[in-house]
Formats: sequence, structure tokens, C-alpha cells
Amino acid sequence: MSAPREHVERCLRASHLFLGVSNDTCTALAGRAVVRRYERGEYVWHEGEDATGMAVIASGLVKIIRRGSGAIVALLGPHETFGELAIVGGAPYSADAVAATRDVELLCLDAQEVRSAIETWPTFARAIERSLVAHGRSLQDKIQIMSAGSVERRLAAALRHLFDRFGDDGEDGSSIVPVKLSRAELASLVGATIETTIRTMSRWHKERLVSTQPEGFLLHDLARVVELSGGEAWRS
Amino acid sequence: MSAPREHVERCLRASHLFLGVSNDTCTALAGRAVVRRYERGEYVWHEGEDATGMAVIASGLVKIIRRGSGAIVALLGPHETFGELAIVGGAPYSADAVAATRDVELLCLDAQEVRSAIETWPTFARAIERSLVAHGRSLQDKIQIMSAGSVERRLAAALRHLFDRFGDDGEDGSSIVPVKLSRAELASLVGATIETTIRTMSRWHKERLVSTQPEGFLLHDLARVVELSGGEAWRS
DNA sequence: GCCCGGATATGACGGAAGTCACGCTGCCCC
DNA sequence: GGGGCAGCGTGACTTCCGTCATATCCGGGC
Repeated sequence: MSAPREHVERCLRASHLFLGVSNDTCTALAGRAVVRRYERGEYVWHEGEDATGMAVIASGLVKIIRRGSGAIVALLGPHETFGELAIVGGAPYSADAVAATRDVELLCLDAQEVRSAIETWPTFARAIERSLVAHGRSLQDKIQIMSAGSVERRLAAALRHLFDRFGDDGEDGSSIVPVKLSRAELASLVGATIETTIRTMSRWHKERLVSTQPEGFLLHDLARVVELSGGEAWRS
Repeated sequence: MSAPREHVERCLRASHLFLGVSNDTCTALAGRAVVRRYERGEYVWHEGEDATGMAVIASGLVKIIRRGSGAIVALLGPHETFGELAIVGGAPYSADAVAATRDVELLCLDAQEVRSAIETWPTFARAIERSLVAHGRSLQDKIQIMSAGSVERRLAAALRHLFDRFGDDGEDGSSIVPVKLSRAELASLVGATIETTIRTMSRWHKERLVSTQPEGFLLHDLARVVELSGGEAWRS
């Protein structure tokens, strides 16, 4: 009984949302959090449903997908949150949320409890505000990718962006992006067809620029990817 | 002396931000607000500058532009706000803000005062949260437009979106979009070149679908525009 | 072993759209 | 009035990229 509780509280405290939130507030919310697990492809919720809760990602990746266009609006990882926009806005979920990896573990907070926590604890309100800002930034990143120009530039921008968020430095100067995405997912991330995405990726593979690995991508020349994405004008 | 003060307070109370904010909070912030006027094309601020304030639009339109790509991220009108993302996030402005019409009147609130107002008055904090949510929605709309497919679909989606936000019904079943945008602005709104934008618009003009007027656009057949934009899947 | 479905790849083809080039119209300003 | 100038519009050409079709590989199930 108590071990999972402690696990929940540890994950909550580690999340971006709860940075700066007072300890007892953390404990109180952790006491009401529900742990849910998903396998790759399972839906956390659907666009249009009433917003019954929000989630903190304990492990795994979650993709936010706009129904209709099928566009991946955002890709979120551990310590990040989603669903607060619908809760604070008092509207139905504005997009689907789908598990993007195996073993996705979410800490789910009830909408009403979040709302009353916002009213009750100012530090939590500040935290929700910060996470709303983070979502705004993430959406701007997506727009940045979509506005990069040709498919090649958009794809390079997407890889660059994935590296910025989740990347790690490899040993021989290469850059590791530990995010396993299918070609189809890459395609809907950049707003292109699967075929063009495949063609570009396989050309880059021949040019020894990127390689696809079981657990993600390997960028052999990050500088070149940055250059292809349209230069330095990323976030300044 | 007192007439402009009353004007400021009236505009603030009418804004989306201050819905539900208590009267004395309104009055207090109105007392510190600075009125600024801009002509079409003037910059309110530039991307990368330190966030010294946010603004409530009293009249006119403001466009938010991402430097580098030149993409119009959002187009905002009276009663809407901008800049709170940078203030709450404690980061520099993430995009340029430019007056998009003549006679733009802004009520500018100082960053530090906004931050302390958030700490002091819970109703104001709720209001800022709502406006952050509104910005998220607006960014999702932009993504929706960019993901609509061909330039024709994106352009139709953009006009449909402009009508949803600013539109008015004309007398003979036509739809008025009282937003004067140049072809270049339309182009950067949908992420296409000026030439293809012009070509599409002038084809639609020949087909009597839309016409460009001194004060905006006239959609003679909104249903057709909706259809061209990719059907009903707009916000559900 | 077999078949099957899904993901990845590649080719062919045509239409969409970017690029470059050139007029045209207003409009402001000298 | 004339000369720049910005915004519109059009044409010709080329490239990009979406569409359709097919082939391969691989893992799972029987």
C-alpha cells in the first residue's frame, strides 16, 4: 500500500508542474492521484470528451493529436503534464492523447480537485500557470516546425527540436534522440505524407546524416541538421 | 485628466482578461496602465527583448510574428491581450508584436505590477490563467490552418477562421470579414508564397467566391469556403 | 513450415506550388 | 507632371511533393 503512494509522491515532486509547490500541497494531491498505465497506441482520452482530469507523465511518451487533420500537436515526456488547458478553460479536451511508447505511466488528477487546488493553494496556481506557459511554448515550437519551408527543412527542424527536448550526446560526436517514432508519426509531425518522409529519411541515411535505430534516431552531424532546418534562428 | 482615466478603465473592464475580476482590482490596475498608440506597421516590441509589459487591445488589430520564418503566429483584436506568456514565463518576448491596422490603441501593464497583481488578487490570477488558455487555443487554431493540406485548403481555413473570430453577417447571405490583410500577410498566415496566395485569391475572385474590399474580405459563399477548408472538423 | 498484416522502401507520373520575370495600378512625394 | 515605390496580378519554367502501385522485410499466429 504505502510503497506505490511514495512512488506517486516522488514522481509528482519531480515533475515540472510541482516545482516550487509547497510540500503539504504535494502530499495532499499525491494522495488523490490515480496511477494509470498504457501500452503504445492506447488512448488516454479523445478530443471532444468532457475534461475529467489532467495527467503528469511518470514514464514514457504521450502524443497529442488533433483529430481530423491527424497532426501531432505535441510530443510530451516524463515530468511533463497535459490536460490542464481543458481543465482551466472549462472546455472539452481539444485533442486526442495517445500513448506513444510502451509502459506509459500517468498520474491522473481529477479536474474538480485540480480546480479547487488552484483556488486553495497559490503556489499550485503559479505552477499551473507555468505549465500553461510551457504548453504555449510547445505549440509555438510546432508552428516553427510547420513554417520551416520545404519538407526537408521541416523534417530537419523536427529532429532538431526532438534533440533539444529529449536528446543526449553520443560518444563519437553524434547526437542521440531516444525517441522511437514510426515514419508515419514523423510524417504527421511535420505535416507531410509518409512517402516523402521516408524518401527524405532514406536519402539522409545514405548520406550518413541520420540513422534509425531500435530505440530512436542517431544524428551523425547535428550541425548539418541545424543548417538544413534553416539556420540558427531557433529560439532567440 | 479624468476623462482618459475613465476611458482606460472602461476598456479594461470590457476586455476578456478582466471578466470576473473584482472592481477595485480593475481600478487599481487601470490606474497604472499606460495608453500607447501605434500606426500600421509599427512594432510594439521585438522578439528576444526582455518582457517589460503586456498589453490589452483597446482598438485595432495586432499581429504576432515569429522572426526568422516570418510566420504570423496570431492575429489579435479588441478586448484581447498579449505578452502575458512572456511575463508569466519570466522569459524574453518569444515573437514580434506589430500593429496590423491604423490607430491601434493599447493599454500597457507593467510586468512587475502584473506579477504582483497575480500574487495579490486571486481573481486576477484566474483571469491570467484564462488568457493563457485563450492563447493556447489561438495557437492550436494556427496549427489547424497550417495542417489543412494544400494551399487552397489552408487559405480557405484561414478565411473561415478569420470569419469565426472577427466576422459578421452581410445582408444578402454573404459573410463580412472586416480585417484588411495584404496578400503578403495572408501568405504568411497560411505559410505559402505571395504568388500562390494571389493566384488562389484571384481565382476565387473570378469564381465569385470571395472579393477583396477596402476594409476587408467578403465571402459570398461561406459554406463553400468551409467545404474547401476540409469540411466540418473544425472545433469538436 | 505457411500466411498475413504492418512498417519500410522505391519507382513512375502528374499536379501543385515555388521561383524568376515582367507589367500594371495607385499613391506619395519631390 | 514625373519618378520612385509598394502592392497586385500574370506568365513561363522548374522543382517539389502527393498519389498510386509494387516490392521487401519482419514479427506474430496458426
